[in-house]
Amino acid sequence: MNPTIKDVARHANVSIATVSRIINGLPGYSEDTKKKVEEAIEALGYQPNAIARGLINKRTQTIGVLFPEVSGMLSSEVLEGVENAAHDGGFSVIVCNTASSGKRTVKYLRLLQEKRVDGIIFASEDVTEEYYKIFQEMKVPVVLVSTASHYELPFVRVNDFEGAFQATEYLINKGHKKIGMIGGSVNDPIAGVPRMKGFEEALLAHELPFSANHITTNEGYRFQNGKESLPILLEHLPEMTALFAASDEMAIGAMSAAHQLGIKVPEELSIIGYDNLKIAEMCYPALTTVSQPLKDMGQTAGDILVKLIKGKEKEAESRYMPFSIVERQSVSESRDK
Amino acid sequence: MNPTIKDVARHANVSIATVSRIINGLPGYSEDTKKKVEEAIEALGYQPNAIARGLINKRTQTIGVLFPEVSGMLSSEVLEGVENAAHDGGFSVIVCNTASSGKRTVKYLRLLQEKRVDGIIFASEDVTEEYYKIFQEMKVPVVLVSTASHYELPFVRVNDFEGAFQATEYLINKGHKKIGMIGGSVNDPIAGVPRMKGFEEALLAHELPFSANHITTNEGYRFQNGKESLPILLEHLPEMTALFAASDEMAIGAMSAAHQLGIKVPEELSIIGYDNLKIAEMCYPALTTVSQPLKDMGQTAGDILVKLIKGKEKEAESRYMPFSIVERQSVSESRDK
DNA sequence: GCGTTTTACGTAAACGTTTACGTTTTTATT
DNA sequence: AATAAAAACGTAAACGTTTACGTAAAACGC
Repeated sequence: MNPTIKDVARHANVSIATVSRIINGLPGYSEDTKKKVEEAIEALGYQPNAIARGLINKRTQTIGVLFPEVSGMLSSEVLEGVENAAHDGGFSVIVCNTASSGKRTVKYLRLLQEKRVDGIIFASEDVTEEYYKIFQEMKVPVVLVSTASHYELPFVRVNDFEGAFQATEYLINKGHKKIGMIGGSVNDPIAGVPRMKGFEEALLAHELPFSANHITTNEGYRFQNGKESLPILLEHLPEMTALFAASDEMAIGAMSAAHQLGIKVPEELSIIGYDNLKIAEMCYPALTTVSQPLKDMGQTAGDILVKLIKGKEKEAESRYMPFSIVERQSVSESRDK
Repeated sequence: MNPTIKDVARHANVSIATVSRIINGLPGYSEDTKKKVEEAIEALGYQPNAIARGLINKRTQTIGVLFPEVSGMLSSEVLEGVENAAHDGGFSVIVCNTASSGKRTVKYLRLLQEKRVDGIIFASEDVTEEYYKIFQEMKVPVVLVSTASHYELPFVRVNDFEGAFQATEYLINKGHKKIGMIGGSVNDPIAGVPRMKGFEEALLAHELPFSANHITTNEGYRFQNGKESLPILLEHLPEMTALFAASDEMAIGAMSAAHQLGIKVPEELSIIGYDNLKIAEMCYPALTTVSQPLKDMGQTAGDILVKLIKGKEKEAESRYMPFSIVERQSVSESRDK
């Protein structure tokens, strides 16, 4: 099959140890033999076998990434960042689609354990006790992205409470007083609760009324959720002039519903989203939104993981990434300012 | 570190051969010892080492997937399909972002070779001679998705000529006579030329005029390309009432430009796209488009690859996937029908 | 109860590397 | 020129499996 280090050694009339040394840049050979060996490698088209290396080095130069869905626009941007960082650090990445299923997640973790990955990026939902135990068993570094947990695991994410707070404040500063929110799930400690809390606190901080009527909650964060939420919200809050959606997809869903209802955006209803996905600038009117640096987040998570694997850092530093509000065309000044 | 098969053997008072047989379901042991061994496995929390297995079996149960960009919505849907099929077949997938760079692609192929992946899914651009040579060196099955080549490699894709032809015909059947196209690159033998050719042939088949003025070509297939193309096209073809874009992103870019120019879609300008990305149904008006079954394509490509690896099929069957036109709100009947 | 087949194991080599250790050769030192 | 030190290289064990082969015990046939 493929030529091995043995073949190279024979071809160059040296021992396999010498070949190995040359390949790995270790000292212990003359320039002459180095040239000979390199020629042999060239001649045979030798490629080191990473599997054999992995076996003896106990390092596979591979990391695993777990996502609840790989085709989501959010995940895919994060993934691109992770892949980038990994590649730069000399690692390959195995993608795992947990499909938000606990069973699948566990199955994948076991698989990654068998494959002896050197580290894990976990972008799926909550870290359950079961997952955490497996992490410990595996004894490899783990970094969370867009997630957190009450366990001591490094994470990379934005401050969702702050993001939501500022988004809401942005609307308030535009003169809006009747503001609604399309929220996520009350069971979601990451994107759900903090964003709703941020919304609420911003209203309260500016002495605007707040009640449960101001928020619709949803199971997911998809287009359809947003589309279905708008009518409900309008029923509870007929005089609403502005809207904060906990995700861009929901914001755009709401925009779509508004179009159908003949409500003009932003003239009659201002909408601000959350995420800054690529679609945010593609829809009409272009969506004003809270920008999460998704690709950067993936990249940073990857970088941190690589450092941890290489043992450069002992303690893992968590990172809150900066967010910003990118102004486009879906928000306007309130008329009754 | 982790317990090995040796530890299990010792713990159960048998040889490692027996343990191996039990793990792999091979015959050659009594029920009694099986139970003993299974208890030992349980007690020690033993996990087989896939690296050691890979070394001796010359099978890593891993495939590599090469994409020109992983965060593109097209790629990510395909990826999801691939991952699904791979997982079902007992394989992990390593993602590689070639970033449309030949250097990077080659580097990745070498890496995958070192890691001894069992197969490759190639979704990047053209298969150059260099790539093809590496494929042959690697001696692993390769399947192309959304691409083709003049080499003998199995592919999974839709018939782009036909798709474009029917998209155009769809507009014609709606009564449109002045139809323009926002096309891709003339150097792109996949999504570029065939779609433009299909457009042209459809026009000709219905005895409508055609000239170079009817098409703007672009380097890429992105939103921005479409947005910039519309004004150019309108200049060449002022009476245009309908438009075929070679990608959804470009179609939506054109829609965005139309909004800005005060052109009503679909009343004054009908637009049909190509791909059926998720954004197609999120924009306003929702985009009528040629649907490529992206996830399915990924899945099928994955299935074929797995079969090839397992040696169930000798000859690789290429597959043209069915496309369809999904009607939404961006196309209307022509007024001057 | 004896030979024969079958079943249930164990032994050891192999997969392709890395690396500790030993050996030989070269260079430096006096 | 003899000795010491350094450089250049080889030998062999190890990583954790699978598997061909061998052997002992059990089951079978008569």
